[in-house]
Amino acid sequence: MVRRFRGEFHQKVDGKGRVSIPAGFRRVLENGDPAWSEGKSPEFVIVYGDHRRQYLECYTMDAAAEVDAQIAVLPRGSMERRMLERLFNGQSLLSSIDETGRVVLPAKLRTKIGLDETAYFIATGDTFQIWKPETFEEVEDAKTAAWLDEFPEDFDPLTLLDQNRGG
Amino acid sequence: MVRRFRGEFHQKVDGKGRVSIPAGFRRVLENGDPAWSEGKSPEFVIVYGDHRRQYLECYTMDAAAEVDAQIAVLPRGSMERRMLERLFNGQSLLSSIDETGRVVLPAKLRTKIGLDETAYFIATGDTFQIWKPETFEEVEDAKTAAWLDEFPEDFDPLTLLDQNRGG
DNA sequence: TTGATTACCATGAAATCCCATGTCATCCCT
DNA sequence: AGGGATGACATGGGATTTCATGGTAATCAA
Repeated sequence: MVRRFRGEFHQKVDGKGRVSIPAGFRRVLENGDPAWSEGKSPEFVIVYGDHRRQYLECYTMDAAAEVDAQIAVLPRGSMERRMLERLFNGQSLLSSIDETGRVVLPAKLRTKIGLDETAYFIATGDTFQIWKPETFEEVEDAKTAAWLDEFPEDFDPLTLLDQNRGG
Repeated sequence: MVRRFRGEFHQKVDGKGRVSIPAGFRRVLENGDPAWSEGKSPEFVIVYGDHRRQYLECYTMDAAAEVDAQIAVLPRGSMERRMLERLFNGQSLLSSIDETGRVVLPAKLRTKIGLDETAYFIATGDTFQIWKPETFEEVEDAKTAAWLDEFPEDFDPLTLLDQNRGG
């Protein structure tokens, strides 16, 4: 059974770009790394994507291998495959957790997502994401707003609940 | 388990054509060279291809052997085989990394892909490519943009993979 | 012998390693 | 129940090593 990431956390980022991976996430990363064994540091993959992406997405080794395998079955030279290789192999990096439970996020990545003092971790099933807290709020707020825009001015979301009531 | 190349890097090219192979790539090359051992320099294969190809493609020894094997099963004398041999065996060269982690790209190859000050390295799974940065931007970004235009604003290419998942 | 190629040495910046501290929650003993 | 003792965890700082990159001397080829 594949363990899944759960929860959201705020962690400090120090001057060297070191960040503690939430302990619960570590357990999942350890489980998802075939090469890992008690006492060693699990490896994992960070996908940072193109310039539009505002967050880092972290994959266990197993999850990454799965994606690699899916890409590998696409026709060599096809646009789809090229694009996916570029995103997933090119715009990503192999990383590992140190003995104190931290990763070092290279300056390049921190700059890319505007990370400074604090990093926001959020579980998304078989991966987890790292955001600058403010960005996450903005993006999520925008999404929420966009969603609300579909409804009348004085709309109260709670009325949606009534639609599902037994009748 | 075969290690895969990951990441993209810009490296300086000096007057002699020397370029540092990104450290992470070196680890993969070492792993993919059966003759390699601690302290030695791994060998690898650079395919430069015909005049239309704008980049160099680098294979680990293992990956190159795999391609050779695939070519070897084609009918002797067939056009496909002749062409592939010409490309993969003819228009390629065996190279190795020196103790400081660099390769020397012969003037011929640098000229071919227009390399001057800086080389752009990008991982593409079991190989990596070397481009003149400007060429990469022009050629690839144009293709990418055109391709992405078919999709929504916030499209994540990885969602394409889900379509192929067993069901 | 002259341009090109290869082997050696050098250095600043960045990435790693190792050790240290403060804070909780848990466990255990009496 | 009280009061450490224990241990996992988040976070900091300094020392050490690796990397990317530059230069020079030695070697080679024609």
